Amino acid sequence: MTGKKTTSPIGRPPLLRRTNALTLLKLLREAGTCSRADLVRTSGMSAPTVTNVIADLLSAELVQPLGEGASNGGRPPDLIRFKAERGCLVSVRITAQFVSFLLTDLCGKELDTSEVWLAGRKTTPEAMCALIAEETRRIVRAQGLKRDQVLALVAGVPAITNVDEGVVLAISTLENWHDVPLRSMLKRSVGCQVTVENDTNLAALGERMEGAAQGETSFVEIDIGANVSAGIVLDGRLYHGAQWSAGEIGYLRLPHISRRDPVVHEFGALEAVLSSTGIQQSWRETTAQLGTTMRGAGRVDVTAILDMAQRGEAAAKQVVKQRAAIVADVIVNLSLILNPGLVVLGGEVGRHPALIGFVRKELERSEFAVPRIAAASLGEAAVLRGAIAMALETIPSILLPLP
Amino acid sequence: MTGKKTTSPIGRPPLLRRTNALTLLKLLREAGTCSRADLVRTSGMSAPTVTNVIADLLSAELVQPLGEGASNGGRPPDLIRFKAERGCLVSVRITAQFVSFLLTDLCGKELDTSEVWLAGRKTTPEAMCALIAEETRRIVRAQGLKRDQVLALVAGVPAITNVDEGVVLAISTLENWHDVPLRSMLKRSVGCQVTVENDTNLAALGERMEGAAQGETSFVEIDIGANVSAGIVLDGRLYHGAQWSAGEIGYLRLPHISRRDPVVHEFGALEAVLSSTGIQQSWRETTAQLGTTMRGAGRVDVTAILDMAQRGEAAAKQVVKQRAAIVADVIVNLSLILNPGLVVLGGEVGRHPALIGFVRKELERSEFAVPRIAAASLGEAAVLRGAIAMALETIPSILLPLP
DNA sequence: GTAACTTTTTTAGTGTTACTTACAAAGATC
DNA sequence: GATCTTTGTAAGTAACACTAAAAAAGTTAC
Repeated sequence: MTGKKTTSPIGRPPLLRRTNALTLLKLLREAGTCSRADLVRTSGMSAPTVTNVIADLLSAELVQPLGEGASNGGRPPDLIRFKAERGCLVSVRITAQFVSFLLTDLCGKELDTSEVWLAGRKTTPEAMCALIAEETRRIVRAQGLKRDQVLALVAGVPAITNVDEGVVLAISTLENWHDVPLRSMLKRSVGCQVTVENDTNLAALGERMEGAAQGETSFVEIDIGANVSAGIVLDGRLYHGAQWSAGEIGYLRLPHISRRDPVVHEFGALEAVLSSTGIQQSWRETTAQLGTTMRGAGRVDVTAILDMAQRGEAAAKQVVKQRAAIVADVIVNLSLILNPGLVVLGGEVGRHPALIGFVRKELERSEFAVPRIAAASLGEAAVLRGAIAMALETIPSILLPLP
Repeated sequence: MTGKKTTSPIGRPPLLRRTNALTLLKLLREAGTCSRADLVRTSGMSAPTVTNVIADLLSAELVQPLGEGASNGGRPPDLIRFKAERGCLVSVRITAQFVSFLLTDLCGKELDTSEVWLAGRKTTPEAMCALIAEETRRIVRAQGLKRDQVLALVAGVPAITNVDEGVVLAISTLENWHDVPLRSMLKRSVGCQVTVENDTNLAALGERMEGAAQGETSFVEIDIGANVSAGIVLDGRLYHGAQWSAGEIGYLRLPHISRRDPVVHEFGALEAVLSSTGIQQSWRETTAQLGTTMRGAGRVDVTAILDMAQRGEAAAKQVVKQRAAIVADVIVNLSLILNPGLVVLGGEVGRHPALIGFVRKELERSEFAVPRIAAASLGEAAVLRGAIAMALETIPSILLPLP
């Protein structure tokens, strides 16, 4: 179910070259600019091997010669670098309101971004696919890149996704999005390797690459916004579960969550309470009780409610504190099961300092070890950045295919 | 924290030989007995390569020639097999009451078992270590094996364990068992490679190898007996968490579990209710209310209570049903977070048909997808078998070390 | 200003490995 | 008994990495 490769690897001589090329390419990307001698030192390979492998990479245009560098007391080094502009990567984030794009070079450096709003457009899978293909072509051409230079596209969707097959289970807020074979559809349209992933999973990868979870090997990102879901990274890799629905925590059974009163039937009980709409509704009820004279009673922006709680306003504080207690229960249960090193709180609600403050306070009362808590630091960009992080992992195998 | 190898692999020619030897050894162990020609067909390597690699394995005494087989219409094949008797594996299960042993050949076939009861003995780490070393030597010698033929020892302990360092955190029911460097102690005593693991984790591996979880890549074993804990296998590998405490589910926060009333302070609230002692206590209270005339009121054997529930006796049924509802909540939460393909219920309480029956019934009411539920099928043998399963995974790298 | 030293890179030769092709061994089939 | 089939080995070639040595191109010392 999780795409195990059952083919036992068979060792032929070219495998060595590929292994070593992969190693050197990785070192080159980490180092930025360096000489062959540097690679000899860091890789542990012999000098002739490094020269030979680099010669291969040069003829494949994966590496660019930069000329002489400054001498270190002897012959000056011949500097080289990974040719990040040889190709590009595209990440796409699909939501019910808009589709956003990020174009980067092969080092993950941003080249362009773009956003297309869906209001008034058709949102069937076919229409969205055409939209994505068209916009991708546009931003690629705008950078002076050719179509075949797009090496990978990674798309994030707010849905359970079979990543192996590239099939999106369901997006209820879009037309006809049930069991959509998005990967094969996009592959046909854009012509490069395509990966489709759950958006929260990608957000977690984004936070690991350049956000709040750098260097973590096992952590969980809990996104609380319009929906509630978790992205799980274990021992360095995304974990999906047997049927791709790991992290769908909206239905967790916790103390103080009423199972008898499913306000919104499509949502889990937990989701109904924690999500933006749940908080807004709770706020309306509270303010209605207190009378409409109350400041901000008419507003329904969640961030505004959280801001008020942060400033210490009693009614908002109470609403947020209730949520924090539940989030703390979620974190405790997640920790007991998974023992992550870190929990990242993301999403409109999750990353707000007011919520995180109360959650931390709630967890202090816990008797046993509790993970560190951090606010997601990439905000809306997390999904697109995470998609690029995923694409960066796949490009070595695209750039250096088995012979 | 989880023992990542950061050294980038460097491809030298001997690596090819090792890779191919590993592949052939694996195929040989799966096939039992076969010819070189069979290996050529299944491995994809050329015939000369197979001959050469097998020649290496023959001179290393890892493979045994069996002479000619029956002809298939041409020259008769030269049969060979993996030499399972070249060495042996030892697994050890440490509990507060006894230490049990299992000796197997390199295919995991049982050669001998043994059990040492601890009543009246010293149970300090040093004493236990000496006991294990002595008993290991005894059963190894009894089989006519030499000490250096013991290739690996795997020990299961009822405690949180740092597997990388081989350190046991704490066993409260044994003297002085706090931060015990058991692996290095045992390694010094028995002289072979040693692994120390949590017992529930090993039980899960046992069930995967030859029990209820065969073929599963992501599943959870929940053990309910004297304690409550889970062993987690994700994408084919044991998952330990960032601080080695994944699966310590005894403190889960669930509905209907009172946090205000920790009956036994050393246990989590959940553990206090679900464990054998929790059920026994609840049974005593129930029967006390009903009067002592009741059949079985004096007995405190958990299995007897579960048996009564199975037979439909009302009081026992009620006690068990309460537990089943809680177990169902645990399974639901585990499933939402991890989406395992299977949940194996083990332990004295967990594997009992009465409990499992009620749990299944409870889960039927759940709105969404729920994993398959199975009873652990290996019983008390699970830990020792799982330890052997783990040892079997490590022996290729012992048998064929890098040059 | 030249000789000696350093650092970097390349060349030449050797050893390991697996592959293809050809061949030998040994029984089955006709 | 001649031919086919299957199995296993031998010889030669190609890919690869390694060591040793040399070449390239500077810096440092006197």
